[in-house]
Amino acid sequence: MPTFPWTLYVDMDAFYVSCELRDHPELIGKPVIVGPDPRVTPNRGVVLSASYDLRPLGIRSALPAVQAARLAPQAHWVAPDFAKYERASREVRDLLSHFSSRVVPLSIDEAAVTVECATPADVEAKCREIQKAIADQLHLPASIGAAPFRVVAKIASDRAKPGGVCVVSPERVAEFLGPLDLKVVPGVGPKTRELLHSLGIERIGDLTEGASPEVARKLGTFSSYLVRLAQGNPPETDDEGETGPHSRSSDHTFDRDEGDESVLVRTAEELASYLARSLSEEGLRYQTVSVAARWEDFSRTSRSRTLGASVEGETPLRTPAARLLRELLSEERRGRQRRVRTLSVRAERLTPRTGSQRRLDEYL
DNA sequence: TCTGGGGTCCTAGGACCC
DNA sequence: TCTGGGGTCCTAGGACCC
Repeated sequence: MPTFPWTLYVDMDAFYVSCELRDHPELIGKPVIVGPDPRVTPNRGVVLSASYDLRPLGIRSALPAVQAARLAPQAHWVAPDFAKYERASREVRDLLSHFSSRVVPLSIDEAAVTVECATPADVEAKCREIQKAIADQLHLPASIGAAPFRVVAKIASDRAKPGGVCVVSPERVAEFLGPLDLKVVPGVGPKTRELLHSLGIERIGDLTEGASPEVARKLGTFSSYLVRLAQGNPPETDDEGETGPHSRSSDHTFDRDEGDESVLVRTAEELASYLARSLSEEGLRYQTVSVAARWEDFSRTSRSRTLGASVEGETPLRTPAARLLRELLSEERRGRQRRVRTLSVRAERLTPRTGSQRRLDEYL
């Protein structure tokens, strides 16, 4: 029987919480939130991951921690340990590589796996086999969506949560997507959904006949993508040419909104130094330096400068970062004079250091 | 009732060059 | 003196994702 390529979208369930439960079995079966405990640090935290029993209470990722604590005073809070989650993520990827040579990591808790199967029943069996391997060997729960297209597999994995498998066969793609709210499509957030809603479009199937000129004008190329998706034939994702990261950043949110320029500049320099050191450890050079302020009203302003050449080291990041921040702050002083909530330093246009490039400190 | 710390991609205008 | 169309790069902001 002929086989066809299928994308299995593996999405780990409540990943950070699941990682913590492996180390804290006494918490199994209890409501758990990974995030900064608002009773310890009452300011500014958000939920990073919540166990599924808390979801009906409205607790989800990115919910302000104080709200989560109010909604679920019984929850156990665990401080995040990102090194632990990175290790677990590698374990999952290593395991997946035993099932396919084509594994594309898409985030810390998601990966797309390409397999060859003949029938939907074969695909479902493969999904169950992978799910069982992850559970037995790594003690972590996962949901898996399978479809001929990655984006459809991702949407299917969402429908499978938690702990399920959802297979969408090629001839049923449009039928599967049709009744779903457009917000399930990756790339359709609150703004786009509201825009489409105002034009009378709510479900994916509403776009099967094509997009009106108004939709096309407002969404640009994204509208034709949505139409093709609705028709069950989205353009395939190009998963070749893994190019590495394009940018890296480092942020700091102040305990209280900060207006003192000397404190802000010093913080930017510290962020720049930290960022430059971690880029050097990864063997990455940068060519653009960017500084951004998130103001007390949560809006953002950024300034960036592209350097004449790709560089590495702390000074070429610290100096322009401090200068850009001073520029940005001096403009703000002539205007609304808001204080800074979060400061961010970003290095962009990253390229791997080549063998012929010497690090500055080798000359010192 | 407030919103972390990472990232990606797209758009649009201006500079600059041919 | 005034004038074109096109291409690329840079910058700033917006929307979105985990």
